[in-house]
Amino acid sequence: MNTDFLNELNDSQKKAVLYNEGASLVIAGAGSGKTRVLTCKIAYLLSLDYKPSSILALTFTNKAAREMKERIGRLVGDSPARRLWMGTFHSIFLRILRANAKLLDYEPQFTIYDTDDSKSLLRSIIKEMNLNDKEYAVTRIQNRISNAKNHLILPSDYDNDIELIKQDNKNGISMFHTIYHTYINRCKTAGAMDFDDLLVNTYLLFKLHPDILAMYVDIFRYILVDEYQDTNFVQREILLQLGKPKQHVCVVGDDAQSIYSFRGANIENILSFETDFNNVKVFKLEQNYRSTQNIVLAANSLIEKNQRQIHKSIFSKKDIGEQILVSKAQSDIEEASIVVKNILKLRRSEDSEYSDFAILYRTNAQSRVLEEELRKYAIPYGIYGGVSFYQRKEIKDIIAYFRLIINPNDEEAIKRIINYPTRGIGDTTMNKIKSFSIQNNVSIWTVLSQPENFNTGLQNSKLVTLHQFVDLIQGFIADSLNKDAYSLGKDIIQQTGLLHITTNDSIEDNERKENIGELLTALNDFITNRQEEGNEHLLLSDYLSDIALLTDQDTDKKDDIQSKVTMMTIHSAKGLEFPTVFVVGLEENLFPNYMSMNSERELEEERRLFYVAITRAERHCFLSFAESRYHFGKMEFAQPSRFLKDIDVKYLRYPEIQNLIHDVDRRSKQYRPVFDIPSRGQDKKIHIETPTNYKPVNNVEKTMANIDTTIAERLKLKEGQLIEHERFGVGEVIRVEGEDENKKATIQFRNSGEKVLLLRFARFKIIG
DNA sequence: CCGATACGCATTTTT
DNA sequence: TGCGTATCGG
Repeated sequence: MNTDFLNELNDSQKKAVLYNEGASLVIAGAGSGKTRVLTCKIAYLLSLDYKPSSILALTFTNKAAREMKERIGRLVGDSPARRLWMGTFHSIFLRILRANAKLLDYEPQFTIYDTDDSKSLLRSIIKEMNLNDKEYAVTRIQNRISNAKNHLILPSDYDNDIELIKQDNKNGISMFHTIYHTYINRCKTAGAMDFDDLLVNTYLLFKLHPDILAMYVDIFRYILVDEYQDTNFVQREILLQLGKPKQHVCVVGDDAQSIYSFRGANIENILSFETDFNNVKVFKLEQNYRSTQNIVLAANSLIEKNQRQIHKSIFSKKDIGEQILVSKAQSDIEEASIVVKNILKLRRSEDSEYSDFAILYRTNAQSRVLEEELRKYAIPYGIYGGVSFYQRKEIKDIIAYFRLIINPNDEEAIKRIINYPTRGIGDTTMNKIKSFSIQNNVSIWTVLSQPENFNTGLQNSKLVTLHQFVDLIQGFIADSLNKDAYSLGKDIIQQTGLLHITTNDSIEDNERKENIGELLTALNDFITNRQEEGNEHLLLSDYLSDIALLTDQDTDKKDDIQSKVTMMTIHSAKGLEFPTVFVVGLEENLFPNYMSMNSERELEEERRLFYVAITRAERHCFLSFAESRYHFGKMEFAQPSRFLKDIDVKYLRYPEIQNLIHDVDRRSKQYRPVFDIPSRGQDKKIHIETPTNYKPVNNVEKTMANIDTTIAERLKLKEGQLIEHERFGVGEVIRVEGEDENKKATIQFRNSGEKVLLLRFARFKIIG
């Protein structure tokens, strides 16, 4: 096979591609050609006679998988590319789980509960248990369950974990473990798995059935993982299950771009990879091909302020480029207008396309003001992210019917559409049925379809209504055996009258109708595509599996190809690049976001987020902040973000920024206890060692005056040390008295005399 | 059982 | 401000 593609790689990229003897870790800095390395490596493996079907490549998003497939297709041809096991963890493992469902006591056509489904189920459970929904806030409970699952703490483990139970008691959610049990049981009865289950159950499948594991170990001769910094504990465990025997594992990632810990991603995974496998070869891709030197250096100076990172020196050989322009605006509106003016200016001076610009923000809510301003100047723009197509109510409703046909036990699907369109089965009736199903530990469908087996005491007329619903669904189920998914979909929409629910001619209603039409088109496309691929048996369940794991990022709307300014959150911008990038809203409490200021750990993630934002820019990078901003309808004043100080001023055009930013008062922000599964559960299983190339960056040693000493450090102050106080200047510690938070120090200042400072509050840094 | 109105509460996002 | 839930009255 032709391996010319190797010539397009630089030295370090080539080394990473060619090494296939054992496990390897590729630390790929922003813009360093990570995808190129992955695709070339796979192409290279194919040239070494690895069969496509023996290579497993796991990605973070469907989009990444698709793009990589295309690129490999271009190198080695489409047909081998298609036979690769390439996809997200979830989609690949879903395939494996469907094939082996029976072993886990599931039907192969089990349902996948999305986040809304699990929320809704949890809401029911909390209600059924008569718990206070303030203390037992659904999202919080859901996160905790997800967290537990991601750490492979199953309900029975949870019960036995004194530490966790104690934590719950303290946090006023002592019934959590019961909720967890109930949740799992209900999912089981409904024949459903949530997203986390796709991982947990794969792990369990392999653990409980060594023969099955052995089979897949045999199949997957080489395993590659992209975006390894975004994997969580259970994903790592599965990788160990599959990869340990052969050690033919290559993971690629950048710890500096880990921005998904709120979803369970564990930065330790990449930091501990070297000890997880034998004789791991580490490759670093440090040349950035994307950005100007100034942008790369600015980003480096920023990320350096993080403690936890793998040391690397990213460099660029491109132009020095211009400094990053920082703009101060009076208000969010003025900020938007500054952005627009800069776009117009660059359009003229550099003849740029609208598509050369991206406006990145921390929260979706910030997009509105920007939109208005862009519209004022008739600048075309596109907003990415937000509500996904498949999240829309009208789509979910139809999907719920589909789901029910495939798996009538699906409780969430039933709840969603049993009375939609309204057919006289309201909450009261539903609650009765539900309580029977819970009492007898059977699904709602079981009660519905055989009410005579349960002493329901429902009125006869109600029973008739219920029977009609059951008939309707059973009719669809019968049809599903001999009708293709597309015509079945059409039938469902017609017979249920879903389209006719909305009678008024409002814009929203028409949009809804259009969406439904779009769904049918998608369904039709799906069938046609699969048929072209030679797939004869097109089950509705195939389609459902497909879309359950799809997101908005995957539904490319190719409707218009007009050049547009891109607007998106920084999270969604990961992996993308633009000639010009605006990062807006650099204000305290917004970015870093107030929700993420509870711990140094979270703060570092916010800083990585800022790093990701800056490194999206190829040539121009603009930062801005507003002194006031509308927040929930109220005008609020804002301080410039502390992160602005983290960038070395020499890379900025607006050096006065340093004086503008007051030292962030960390004392007043006592970190709230983080509600989290303690990492202890994990330490038991894995032994996290500090990787050899792990280089802690010591904030205190930095001479930059803007770095505050942390409370903990200040409380350790000892007699004889030298400090520099914000107002009093340099002084020596004469004595320290008091305990912990109440520690006081008497300081002899050179110019300000003797002062007694309460260490918790004093503004100073230790200088000697 | 259903629609209407009041209330309360706000990240980031992929699977 | 704007959405989603909770409660009330028909």
